[in-house]
Amino acid sequence: MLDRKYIRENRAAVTRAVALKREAVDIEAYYDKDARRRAALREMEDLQAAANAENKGIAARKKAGEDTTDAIARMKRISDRLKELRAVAAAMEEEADALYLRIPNVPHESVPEGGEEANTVMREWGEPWRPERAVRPHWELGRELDILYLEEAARMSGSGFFVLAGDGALLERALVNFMLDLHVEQGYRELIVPYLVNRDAMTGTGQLPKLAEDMYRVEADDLYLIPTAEVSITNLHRQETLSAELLPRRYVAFSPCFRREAGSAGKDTRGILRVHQFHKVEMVRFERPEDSWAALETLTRDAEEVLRRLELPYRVVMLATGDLSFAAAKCYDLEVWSAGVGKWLEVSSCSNFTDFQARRAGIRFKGPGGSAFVHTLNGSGLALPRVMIALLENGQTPEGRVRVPAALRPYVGGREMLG
RNA sequence: GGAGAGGUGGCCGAGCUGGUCUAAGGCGUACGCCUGCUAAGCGUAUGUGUGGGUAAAACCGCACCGAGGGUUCGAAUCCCUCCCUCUCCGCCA
Repeated sequence: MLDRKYIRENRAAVTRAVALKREAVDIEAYYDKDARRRAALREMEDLQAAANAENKGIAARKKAGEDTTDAIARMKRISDRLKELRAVAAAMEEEADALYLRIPNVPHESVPEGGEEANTVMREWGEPWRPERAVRPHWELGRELDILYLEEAARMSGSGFFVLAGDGALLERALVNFMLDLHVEQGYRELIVPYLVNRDAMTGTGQLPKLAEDMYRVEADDLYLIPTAEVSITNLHRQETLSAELLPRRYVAFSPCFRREAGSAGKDTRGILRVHQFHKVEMVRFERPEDSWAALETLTRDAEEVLRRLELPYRVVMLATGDLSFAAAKCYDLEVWSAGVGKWLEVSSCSNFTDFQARRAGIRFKGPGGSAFVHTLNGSGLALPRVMIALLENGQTPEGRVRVPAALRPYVGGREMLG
């Protein structure tokens, strides 16, 4: 979330940010409720100060053995009034906070204004293969190679789930290990994290309250299945004050990701383009504020390196304000070209959240100049299903086999071909 | 899951028969004094959040003793619920 004071003192900028991000929050109502919250709080605190002073007098007189009946009667009146004021202040605070949690981060000035159509391609790498005749999409290749089962998964879990078998499972396992090794080499510390987290953690990274409908929830224990390891890694330092010399901190974790995809029924339904459960390798960085913009660039390069080594053509797209997620100030998507479906597929989002998540999750650092919120960033490195799709579809031979890029061969027993 | 013991500042730890708690004391840290150097000694300071205030500070108020409720004129202290840690028992991959 944004600093309350910043919101108060930069009304035009915040109102504009809400519009640019196309958020539904009623910002006018927030300003009204926040003003009332502060008025109620002030009145309550002034009276509390009076009560504290009175109480000190009572304590001294009791100690001296004097009669305090009158003072206690006075205290009782103050206390009753205080109780009323406290209730009012709490109600005001609750109303203001409900809106406060829905105010998005402010886009960075370099982010283009507009919706999806304003997204900007920053650079492209590799040569997209656009075959004359249609080539097989991954679901056909998967069936022919006997490595991807969709109907079987649907029978036990419904649509949007899949089973990988044999070389399919091997390929995914190889990719995970390859990605983790690469990112560790780049300076990220590997973690294994919880896949179920509580409400506070989800609020900390900004999934709640906005995205409640997109998450799976375990009701008996009030826990949520993570939609990305970003949640678990970022909350690693929740409510902590790190000493300045511990920054930057860079982590990488592999995890399953669970998404209900409630708002996207009918989109990308074929094969494993959009699924409810998939694996992803995720990088998260905790940086000093002055370093975070440079860090976004290196984070993006670190993710790109995966695609380069896998010899997969891709492009880097800067998201426009309207396409930017709730908590992000700036984001680059990595899109890989896949010849079978003939599309650019999003395999990574690299974002700088500035201090937005850190303020929500209470992640500070402390140096000679006092304490401040860290900046958090994260980027996929990468999401597995769509990388699998691209490897299968781009790497297919006319005989129906699949070429393994050189960088991955050590992870598949040296094999050059699957199938 | 059951029984018991705990959770207090950066750390340790007292307070827990309710009121000068504005949380003792120690350690650590910073600065100063002293001192061939270092150490020791002496002195001072030392959290977070938030509201007001200011050009910015200074400064003033409020809150914070695991979390949330309650009792009371008044809660670190009494009561309730929950969370976490430790010990023992049970169950279990």
